[in-house]
Amino acid sequence: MTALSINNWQDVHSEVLHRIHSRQWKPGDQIPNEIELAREFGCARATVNRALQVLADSGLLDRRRKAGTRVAIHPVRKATLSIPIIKQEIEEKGLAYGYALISEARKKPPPDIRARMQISADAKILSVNTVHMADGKPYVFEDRWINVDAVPEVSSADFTKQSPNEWLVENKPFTSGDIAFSATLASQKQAEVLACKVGEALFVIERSTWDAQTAITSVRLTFAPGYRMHTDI
Amino acid sequence: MTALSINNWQDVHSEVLHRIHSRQWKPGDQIPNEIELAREFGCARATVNRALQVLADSGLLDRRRKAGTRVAIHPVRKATLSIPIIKQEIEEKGLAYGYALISEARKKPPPDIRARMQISADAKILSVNTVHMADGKPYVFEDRWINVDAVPEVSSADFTKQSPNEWLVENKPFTSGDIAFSATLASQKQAEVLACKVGEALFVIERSTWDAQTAITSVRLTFAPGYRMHTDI
DNA sequence: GAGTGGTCTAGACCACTGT
DNA sequence: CAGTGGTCTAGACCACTCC
Repeated sequence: MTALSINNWQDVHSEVLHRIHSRQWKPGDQIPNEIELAREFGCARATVNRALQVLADSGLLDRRRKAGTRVAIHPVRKATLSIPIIKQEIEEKGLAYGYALISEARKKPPPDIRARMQISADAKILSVNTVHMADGKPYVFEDRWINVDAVPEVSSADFTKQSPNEWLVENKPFTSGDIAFSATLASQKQAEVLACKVGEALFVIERSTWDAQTAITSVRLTFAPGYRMHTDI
Repeated sequence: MTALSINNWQDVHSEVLHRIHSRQWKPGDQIPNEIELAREFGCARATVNRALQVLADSGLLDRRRKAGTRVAIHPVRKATLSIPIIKQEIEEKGLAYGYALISEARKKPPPDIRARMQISADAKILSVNTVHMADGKPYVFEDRWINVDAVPEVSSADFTKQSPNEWLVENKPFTSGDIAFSATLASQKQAEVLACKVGEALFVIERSTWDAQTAITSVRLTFAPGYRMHTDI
């Protein structure tokens, strides 16, 4: 007979997790309320609360005032992807980072970019195309649109040495954004930049960021063939 | 002169966020310690602590005992993807869900699956191929391998009505897993199942889940052309 | 109305780590 | 060693929501 000793919220967390995994508490079941659990575990209610909040955040519990806490019926798993700066991502793989500016120009935004960034046709927009390399091989093609009105300082940025990806992270914080992942066939231009064949399958990340209501930038990252984005759950 | 009134941790959170976004506190800067902030905001240290922990979790602050709290130099943004049950994902889009079993068989696991699941060549493995449909059109091809030793009950499961995706979520909780996203060209078989052309670009999710040290299942989800996975950051 | 979770407070002790 | 964040406790009040 081993008495379990519970001293901190991590212990409560793993004990509750154990009861869910061992199906002592099954999906849909209501579990005891915080006061009862605190009594059982011999700790303060705040400690139980902390553990249960973490479990609710991760989608394993459903909590509602008055209704109590239940084991989630369909435990929606959440994967947390960290979105690194490309330079960091490459260097963390132990590869040599390289970078080249392809083009930089003021342009009229095409309709899809206008829609994504919710800007007018005559907004001042900077289009920057660059490529990032790992050990000398093309790694990702960065096709970026920057709203100059939102980031006037960008006019004096030098994108021959530092990528817009890096420059923006360091110089223009954002308050919100959205991100989408998809697959596409390599176009002629993408194939040239990424040194692959036309028609290969490429992984694509599209991201837009905002400062309050103002669009800052929208970017399409097209990765060289074989790229995998990976995380633990 | 508007005095800001701070009553809860969310207020502290947004005030600190504001100071970071407005560059009052710049990347790399050390910010006042919890006691000072609590005094300034007129609240308890625990309240400040809660807010700063959330900000640290989201990657905007770096906190270390003794060294204090600093604004992250490269604010690594984290995107949280919820991994839904396919049926739910389709129904939440307002489309009619459909499902079909293509094949189900005991098989010797091929080398790549053996490696992914870390099982021996003579392990009992069930291979299930299915397709999920949205409004009658193929949506995703599910190519799944299940470790029968880890889930003996699976032998009595009926995959003609319910997909293994759904069955496993309801019947076999897992303690850990990993997930990868990539792009691939449609093979002959995939094209047939997904009613698309050979050589189209398809979005792929590969996922393996574990109960402690035992592999439960490994699945490869190949989505019909045009699929986008989307989230806010 | 009443039961539940959400949060705050004040104080305390501990764990880590820079100097 | 000493400063900082990490956590616990006991008690309190509030907000939400089911009945």
